[in-house]
Amino acid sequence: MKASQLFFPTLREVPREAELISHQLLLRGGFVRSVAAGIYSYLPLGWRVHEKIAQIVREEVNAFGGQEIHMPVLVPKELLDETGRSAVPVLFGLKDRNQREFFLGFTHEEVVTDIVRSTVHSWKQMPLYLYQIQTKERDEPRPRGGLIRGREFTMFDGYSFDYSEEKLDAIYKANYQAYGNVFRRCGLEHLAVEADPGSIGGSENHEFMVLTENGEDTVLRCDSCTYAANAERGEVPETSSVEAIKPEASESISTPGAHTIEEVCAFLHVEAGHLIKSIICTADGKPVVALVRGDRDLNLPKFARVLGAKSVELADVPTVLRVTGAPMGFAGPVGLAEPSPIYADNELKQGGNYIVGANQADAHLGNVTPGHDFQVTTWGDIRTAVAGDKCPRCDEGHLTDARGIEVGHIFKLGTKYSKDMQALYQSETGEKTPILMGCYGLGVSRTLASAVEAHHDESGIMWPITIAPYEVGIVLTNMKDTSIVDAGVQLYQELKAAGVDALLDDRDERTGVKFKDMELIGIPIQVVVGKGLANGEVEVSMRREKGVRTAVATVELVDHIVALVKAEKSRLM
RNA sequence: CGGAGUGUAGCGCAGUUGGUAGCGCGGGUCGUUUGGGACGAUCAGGCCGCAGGUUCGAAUCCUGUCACUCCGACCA
Repeated sequence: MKASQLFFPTLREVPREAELISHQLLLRGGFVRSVAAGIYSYLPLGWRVHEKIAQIVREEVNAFGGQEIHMPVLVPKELLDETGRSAVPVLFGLKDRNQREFFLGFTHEEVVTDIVRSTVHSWKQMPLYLYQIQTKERDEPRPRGGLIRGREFTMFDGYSFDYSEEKLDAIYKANYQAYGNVFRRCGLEHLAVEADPGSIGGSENHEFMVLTENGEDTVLRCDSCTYAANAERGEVPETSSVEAIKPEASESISTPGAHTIEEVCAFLHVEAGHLIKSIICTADGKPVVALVRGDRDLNLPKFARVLGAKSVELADVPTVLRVTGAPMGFAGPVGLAEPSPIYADNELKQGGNYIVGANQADAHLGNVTPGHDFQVTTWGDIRTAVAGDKCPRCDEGHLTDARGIEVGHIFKLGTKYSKDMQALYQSETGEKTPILMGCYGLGVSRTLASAVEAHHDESGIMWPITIAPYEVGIVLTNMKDTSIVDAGVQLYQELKAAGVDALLDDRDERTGVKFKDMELIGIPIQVVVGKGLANGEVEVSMRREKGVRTAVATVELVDHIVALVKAEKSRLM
């Protein structure tokens, strides 16, 4: 491609709307343009990267038997009614001219299961793995970070169909491997972690996280064994040695105006760990009280599992006022105005003589010990795990944390969808049995943005060569010097003929502009055709080794570049 | 949905006590330049997000509304 013909409107300044570095650089480099919140158009460079990532996913999934299909964006409501998912809040809905209801596809379990139930009738037709790479639509409560969380985005979604747990396990593992290969080939440091399955359900699931400095998720890893989990899912093991504390008589403490943990700590000059945080929640509509140590966070999904509740949320203000009989900020387990079940985090079994809210304005209670001053309805693991916690899987390890971006999520669904939708097959013994399913999602657009988050410097993007829009950029330093132009065009054509993805910057711009643009758009290998030509040489440099330039004889350039491209790619195998 | 912020030229921004809008970059044309976002000349470009209101007069004050961003809730 010649840069003079390429549509890549680069920006010198950072658009006001972009906060995240990937968002800034993708806009500045002319990869994408925003249309509305969380909705983007891809320009030529962005789409090339997108398609390179998509192609890598295809290759890896095809390798273990995946078959590509393409399902519609419009999904009739009745299909989602079969599994009850027509009530999912992130759905975009619409009606056709006859008032028939449709939703915009947000994931396609129902659609693919509908295909399979009408076509797969025998165990002999399985295993089957179908996938698509398609635009997904979700009315996210808060789109953010450019391509990181959009309302419209591209997802690879794969679905497996099997007749035995062993087969399901095998394809799940194959997919797990394939995803690892995809991210490795995309040059992304990644980690598969145990995660919350959300409402999609199923028995086993893993998230694939790309590790970046400012990812939106926290992942925890054991420093001793292979345990890794999303912090929101991380288990906290119960400490075996329970330290005996002699409960002292509780006492009222005046804490005027101290609503928050920080304010109470500052006022009383104590550490947050001496406090118990009392959080009023609503579980399936009924008020419950959750207790965690003052320096911990309540984890709502974990709390919901302990409760066995469908939905748990923080109670609204009127409920808090009613349950505690006090203004916000003074809730405690002792003396509730409206007695409610009290769920305490296991950690509170240790220690005692805590400070809690007094359920009265401007007052706390000191020396409060669970079991002594109030009764706990149920103990459980309800706090969010943090770095430093003991590993739940091995004895010696402790957890360390890192930030990551969720780029893939795979689930063993089991028969959840096949039962609801009557997707049955006949087994070897002739029995009608629900198909065992798995589903496998990979965010293509999010992977693209994550790659920028992971690979950039102050000058711009540093694409891994496997997903770069072009592998090599040729800069012609003077468009009026016909020897430079002729030599550059010839090298460009030879490189193309040798199968190298090359971009020739033949624009009538100053050389500085061309260098800046090449760096901004992140072309991995740069060839400068200029002064050295008099000696029969051009200069070659790598984007990731800024400032290092090597003189290469023009006659050797094609071989040199072909070898470089090959070497760069092999780094990512 | 709660909290905070921002909407002025294609982009980034300024605009004083209310007096009808400017700077830089970018764009067109001409010339000089050509190895790190050139220089000079010249031209074009605005419903000051939108709708009301106050006022002789509103980018500026008030009310409402929409959009975008960030924090949180939420996130298949």
